Amino acid sequence: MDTGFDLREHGGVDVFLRDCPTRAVLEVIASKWTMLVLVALEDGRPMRFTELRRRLDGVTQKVLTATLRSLEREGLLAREVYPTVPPRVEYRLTVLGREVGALIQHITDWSQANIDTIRAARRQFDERAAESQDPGPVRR
Amino acid sequence: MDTGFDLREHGGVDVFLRDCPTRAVLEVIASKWTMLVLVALEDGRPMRFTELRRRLDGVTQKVLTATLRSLEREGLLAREVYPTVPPRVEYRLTVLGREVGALIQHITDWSQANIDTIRAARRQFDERAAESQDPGPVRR
DNA sequence: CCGGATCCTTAAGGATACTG
DNA sequence: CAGTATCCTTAAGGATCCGG
Repeated sequence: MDTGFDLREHGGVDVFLRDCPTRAVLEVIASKWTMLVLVALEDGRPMRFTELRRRLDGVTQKVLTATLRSLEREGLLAREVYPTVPPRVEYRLTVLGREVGALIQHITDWSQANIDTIRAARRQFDERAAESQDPGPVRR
Repeated sequence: MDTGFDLREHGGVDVFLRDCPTRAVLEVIASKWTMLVLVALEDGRPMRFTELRRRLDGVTQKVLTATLRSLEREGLLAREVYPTVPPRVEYRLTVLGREVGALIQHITDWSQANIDTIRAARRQFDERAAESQDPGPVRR
């Protein structure tokens, strides 16, 4: 099928190229809130808007709406509206969405497993940066 | 013991919480350029600054520098300077960095494998959005 | 070659108010 | 409940020039 690109790498598709459609996919996924939504829904259980909003600590309604729309556009998320009063809207990942969700969950799991090592690295980096700018009390 | 809660919520480590250190890790990783750097270096081969810059089509010098620094701070990237003339600087992932790099490569591989399905979803979404705003030939 | 330092643009994201 | 609509802040990112 014609993807609009005839590249030689990776079967005609290369995420490293600016105008490759996979780059656009990456730009959608490469977002803090997008990744959290995908992980939150990864188990297949549908969630309502407010439920998601509570789960994603710190997200605003505007940003959550935009995030959900972008995932819907890529075909990773399905939005179902129940015409009740009050309205009930459920979000669930598509098959494609659950695939990426699982991949992203590996990353969050990895973060949790290695958080202590990472925090130590941060401290070391910041200390070195601080001492290279401020030589401290020189006494030699 | 198993309380029925997700593992990620144990021990005060939960990426869904605003102030959890894992959230900060996610915010570093969840960036287009960060992910591309991790994939570019995932095979363990060190790369020079200009080589990376050429590979990441569209990145600017300033942004690449900042991206590399943030990865270095998290302990995912090692920077080695050879005091030659002209200067030679090599970047390579740490063991920790190669772990995440591999996880992220799964995502880019997935994007490449499913790009046609995703593009079809995009077209469908955009068409529906267009027709709901433009009701077509109106008879009034 | 590898950046540091500036200036500038703009788009993401937050706060708030309102509605079907 | 699940949004839409606005206004506003600010920080990411781009463009340029310069220097070790």
